[in-house]
Amino acid sequence: MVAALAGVSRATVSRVVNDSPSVDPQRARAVRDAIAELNYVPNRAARSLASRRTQAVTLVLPESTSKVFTDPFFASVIEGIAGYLAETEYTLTMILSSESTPDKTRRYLLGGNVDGALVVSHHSGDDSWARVSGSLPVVFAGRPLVGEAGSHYVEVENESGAATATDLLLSRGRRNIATIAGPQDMSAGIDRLAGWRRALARAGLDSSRVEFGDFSPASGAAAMRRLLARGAPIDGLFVASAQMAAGAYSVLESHSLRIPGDVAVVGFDDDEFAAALTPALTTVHHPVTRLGARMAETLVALIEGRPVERVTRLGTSLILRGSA
Amino acid sequence: MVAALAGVSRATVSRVVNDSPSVDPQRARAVRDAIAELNYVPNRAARSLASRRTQAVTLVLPESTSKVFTDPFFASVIEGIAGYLAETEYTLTMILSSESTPDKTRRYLLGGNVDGALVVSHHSGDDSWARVSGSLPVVFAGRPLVGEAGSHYVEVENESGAATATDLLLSRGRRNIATIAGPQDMSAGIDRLAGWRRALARAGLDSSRVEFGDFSPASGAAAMRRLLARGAPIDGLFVASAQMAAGAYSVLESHSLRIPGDVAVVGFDDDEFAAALTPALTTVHHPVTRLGARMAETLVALIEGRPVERVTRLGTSLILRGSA
DNA sequence: TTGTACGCGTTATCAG
DNA sequence: CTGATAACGCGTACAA
Repeated sequence: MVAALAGVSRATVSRVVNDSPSVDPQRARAVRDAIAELNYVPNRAARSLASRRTQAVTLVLPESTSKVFTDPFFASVIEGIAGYLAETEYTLTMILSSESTPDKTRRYLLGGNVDGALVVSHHSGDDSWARVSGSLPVVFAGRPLVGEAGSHYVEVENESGAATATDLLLSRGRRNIATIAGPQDMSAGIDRLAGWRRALARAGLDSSRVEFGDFSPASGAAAMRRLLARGAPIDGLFVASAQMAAGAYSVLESHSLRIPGDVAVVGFDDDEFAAALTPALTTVHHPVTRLGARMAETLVALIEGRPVERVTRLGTSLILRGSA
Repeated sequence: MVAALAGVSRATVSRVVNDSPSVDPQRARAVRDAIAELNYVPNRAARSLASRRTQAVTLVLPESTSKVFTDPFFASVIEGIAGYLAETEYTLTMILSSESTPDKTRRYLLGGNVDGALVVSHHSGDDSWARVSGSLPVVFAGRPLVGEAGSHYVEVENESGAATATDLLLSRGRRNIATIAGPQDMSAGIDRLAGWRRALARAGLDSSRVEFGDFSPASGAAAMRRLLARGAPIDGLFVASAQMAAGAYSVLESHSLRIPGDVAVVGFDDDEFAAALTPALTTVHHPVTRLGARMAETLVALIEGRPVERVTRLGTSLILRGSA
């Protein structure tokens, strides 16, 4: 260790760098000066080899690049994660697992690159992280559909949020209520659909008006078109994401159906899409940034061996705007 | 090394893992079997400690999380980078340097975490990477405004693209041509403004109608408002980004000015914003994904000591749509 | 409080 | 073609 040339032994330098208690102040100063002069930065590889920890966590994004950078959800989650991590000594690293082979991702995770992993938007078929969760702390966004039952995760109350949204449509007097549901290989998609079903069942109404999308605007438009093509009357609509609502809007408009006059619409997600629509979308708000922060918090606790809740559930609220 | 328990010496295992030439096929098989059985993954820290290389490069994003995930530019660049890197043995890591302290970024870069860095959207004041470029291969997107003169970078022909765009407005008979320029602490902002100036100078026209934005839609709207508030007539407008054009559109609309009737508009960037506007934006197209791929290619060559062009310049083309 | 000595898992060198 | 063995740069008992 070069800095040892400035006075003391390498062990002492190590103590100073990791500001261990009880080091002679004067020597400490000398070491610090040397460090500054030599522009020295401890080698992380050596450190992690010796200490068995990397001080880095990674966010695994199992989606295409374009989806990740297009869906406002990711921006908010990451903001939450990065915000929490900024307070800690951990560095955040992201890996788009669609770009590399699943195997590359696995090698990365297991290769001692990180102390833990955060997984968002995982689909049930996707298990690049599956054999990982045994040997590395992992926290999921949303209830994992496969894998060990003991997984740690943070989720929002998708089902009750969706039920509340549907109840609003009912309270507006709507009786022919359709839904554009999310992907059924993700818990968010499944649970929101279940909430809609539950509300309709409770009201004794038909719940057959269902079409699916993948949360994107284009898929929302396509689903809306299929819904209308069925010919059955629709006066209320619950959409499982604000982005899909944007797509649905354009189709309703092209069919000369007024919102909320002809069709009252309630969405899920309170992002820029929701606010930008005309009329502004009445929607279920959920704290995405806090979701991210909470995931990071859970992961760090897990890594450091502190006790943590295995599952955290975040509440939702209904934002009343112009569409229902 | 555990796998050694399955027959041979650690050296041989190492050779197999890095499929070095000339290893006895039979022993190689035995080693591979052992690896599979033990679910063994080489420890990256140890490897990089011994080999002085990490097989990872990082993308430094010196912008806020929301900007990064909102501006389509980043998605495309990253797609290009990830696409190229997927063909190589390198892993891509990203760090949002706004979230951590500049010092944290520096330590990360210098701490032996990566073999090289890619920097996009750097501003002239931002020098977290400055003292880095001496000891680590770095490739910039756009001409760096400060720092060593020897920097490697990839850029698009901003100035000539802007001049061509402005020439189009002139050819449409417009004579009162304004511009909404980008930030003047980034080469893209500076060069696009220079191109607009050059075209007007060549035509002997006034080039005082300038307002600035930060490439975002909101800043474009604000700049448009300031431009109109000046009271001087405007019949042509060059906007340095499609996002700002979106903002300008809304302001023009609210002032009952028709595009292109009253004001012909040409933008820069051919992203989803450009295509989604009504009328669709006539704009300067530049190959963002290729920019990313080229950056990655340059960096890898740099790391591996192969000869590379210090600067790569990518051409632009004009996409004629409805706005001019 | 400080220094010594060893270990971390892998690659590289050099005999064999 | 293969096996010892020495680095790699740092943390950490343990001894001084």
